[in-house]
Amino acid sequence: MQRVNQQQRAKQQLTVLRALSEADGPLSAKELWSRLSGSGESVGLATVYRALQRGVEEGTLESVEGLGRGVRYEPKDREHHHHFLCSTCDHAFDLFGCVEGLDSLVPDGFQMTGHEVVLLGTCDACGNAASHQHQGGR
Amino acid sequence: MQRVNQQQRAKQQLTVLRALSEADGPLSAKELWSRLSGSGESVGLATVYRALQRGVEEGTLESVEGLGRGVRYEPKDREHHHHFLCSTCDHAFDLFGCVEGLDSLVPDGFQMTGHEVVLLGTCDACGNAASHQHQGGR
DNA sequence: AGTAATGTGAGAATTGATTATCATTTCTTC
DNA sequence: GAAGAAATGATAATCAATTCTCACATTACT
Repeated sequence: MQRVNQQQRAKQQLTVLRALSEADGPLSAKELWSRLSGSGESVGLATVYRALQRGVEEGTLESVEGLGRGVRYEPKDREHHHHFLCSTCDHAFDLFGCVEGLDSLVPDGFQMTGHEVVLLGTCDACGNAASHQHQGGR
Repeated sequence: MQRVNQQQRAKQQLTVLRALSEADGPLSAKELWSRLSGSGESVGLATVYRALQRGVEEGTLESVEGLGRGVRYEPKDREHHHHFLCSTCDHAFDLFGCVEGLDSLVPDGFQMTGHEVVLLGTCDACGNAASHQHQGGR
């Protein structure tokens, strides 16, 4: 009998968390579920939710609102960053770097504890797909 | 029963739109409804939705996503601006001005068509309320 | 192995936001 | 003032997201 108890406790949950940590941006429960299903992994949607919920409780994950509808999740250990939301495929991409001039926006008496910047537009893949479609560009 | 037909016509929708244009930030249907109800105006929630939907169709209103959950609306004629979302009262305030350095965030091949900046924190009123509560300020 | 504890998937149930329905009321036009 | 069109408000229906339930599988521990 070979031992497989590396940490086989929540096997499926680890699968979920790994997929999330490998993603190039925050994912919603359903996005995560679709990706896993699409890649042959059989994981129930409820399990995805359980993994996410638990990740947040344990402090390894963070929920991100403000990207379209619904809540997305990302590993909490990422450095400060922002997101690009593709209006075509609705995927959110991590962006590196930040902006300047935030402080001057804060009204008197308000306390700013954080900020979010979301760029909207078309991602590389969707942009290419669109141009092919319109002008048959090779 | 006595007649109370002061101005009960399509005025309800105008009442909704006026309340929205006088607000200091984008409001959700329910926020708008609460405000009106609280100020003695009797307006059904369905009517609020109808007024908002129509405003968007006619181009006078704009829906704003990305501020917490749910959709908020604001007059479309406002100049470019951003929002401050109070984590205590959950109200969104308009901010004037913008930030710099957005272009450098865009990855190669991506097309940016817009951006949103949301500051998070505590608004003036909630900040004061909290300090009073904690140390009986002033 | 034996047993308790935990994890899992499928689908039902719940929730909150939004839309549709419908009886009534109000507006507009004669 | 009457008739049809439009608006209104209460509430039912819908829809998507999320949570709950439960029978069964897997793991941990002895």
